[in-house]
Amino acid sequence: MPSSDDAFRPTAERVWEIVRQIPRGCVATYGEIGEEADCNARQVGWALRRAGAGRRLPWHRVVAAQGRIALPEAAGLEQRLRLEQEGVPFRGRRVWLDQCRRDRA
DNA sequence: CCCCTGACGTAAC
DNA sequence: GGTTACGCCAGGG
Repeated sequence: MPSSDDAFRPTAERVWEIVRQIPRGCVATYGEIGEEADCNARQVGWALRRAGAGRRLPWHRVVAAQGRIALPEAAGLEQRLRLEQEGVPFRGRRVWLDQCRRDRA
């Protein structure tokens, strides 16, 4: 049988793996993760929502394009607090990507 | 099978 | 810089 990883690895697992590797104090965007995981940005959000808490992923380090918080107010506030706790700089409602972007050269 | 919704992104206004 | 529109793909009714 084709024990190919991809066959048994839904896009979600690839996304989780990538998110897991985001260093503390840094962030990545859905779009970027999607490019690395080879899937649409929406699927990244879908995968994260599906992950839940048991997966122990730094979900709060994933933000929308332009550093915007994509989650609704309640969860969005929690995400922001967590990020600030890690020293992630904010500029108004957005994360300062140039300062904390994971892939920032 | 059709339609709506969603943790997105980009372009246009 | 905020809002609208559309494309995108997966789930749920």
